[in-house]
Amino acid sequence: MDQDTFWSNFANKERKTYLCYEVELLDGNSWVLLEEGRGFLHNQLRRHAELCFLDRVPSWQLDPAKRYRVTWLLSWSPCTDCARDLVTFLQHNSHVSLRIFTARIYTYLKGYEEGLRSLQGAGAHLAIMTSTEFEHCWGTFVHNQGTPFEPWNGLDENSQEESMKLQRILQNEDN
DNA sequence: ATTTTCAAT
Repeated sequence: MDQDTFWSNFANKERKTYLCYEVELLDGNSWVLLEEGRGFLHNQLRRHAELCFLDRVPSWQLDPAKRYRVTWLLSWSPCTDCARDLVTFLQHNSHVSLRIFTARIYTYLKGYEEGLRSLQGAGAHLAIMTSTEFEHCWGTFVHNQGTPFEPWNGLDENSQEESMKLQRILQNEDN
């Protein structure tokens, strides 16, 4: 993606969701990136980014006898409806594990808390992006032209704040 | 108005 896309979607809030993904195969005790296993996408009209990703899954022709790991860097966390579809996907694809790093929590649609909890219940790992993941995103998915990642003001504070919100949600406390 | 919330209602 270009640098502007990164800044407006990951560092700032945009009315769009970007999803960067890496699909890896477990080989012995190390994870190996699949060919074409790395990329990014964004939501389409009335189709959230998560479902756009699921549309792409068949293209990898994953072998059910092997183990895979999918890692996402998401600009907004999944809504309830997406979470439900992802849970179904995970239940039907036990050879795939999912790790979601999100820049922030999408609170706009009701029931998002339950959705996030159900994802965790289905075995997905959920975490807020820290400077480590933002840097990885910048270094891997952005046409950075050799420019090193520059953390913006408040990155760590925001990340920690969102992280605390996420922990409260996952622990089923009120917020 | 506590902020640019995957167009939802």
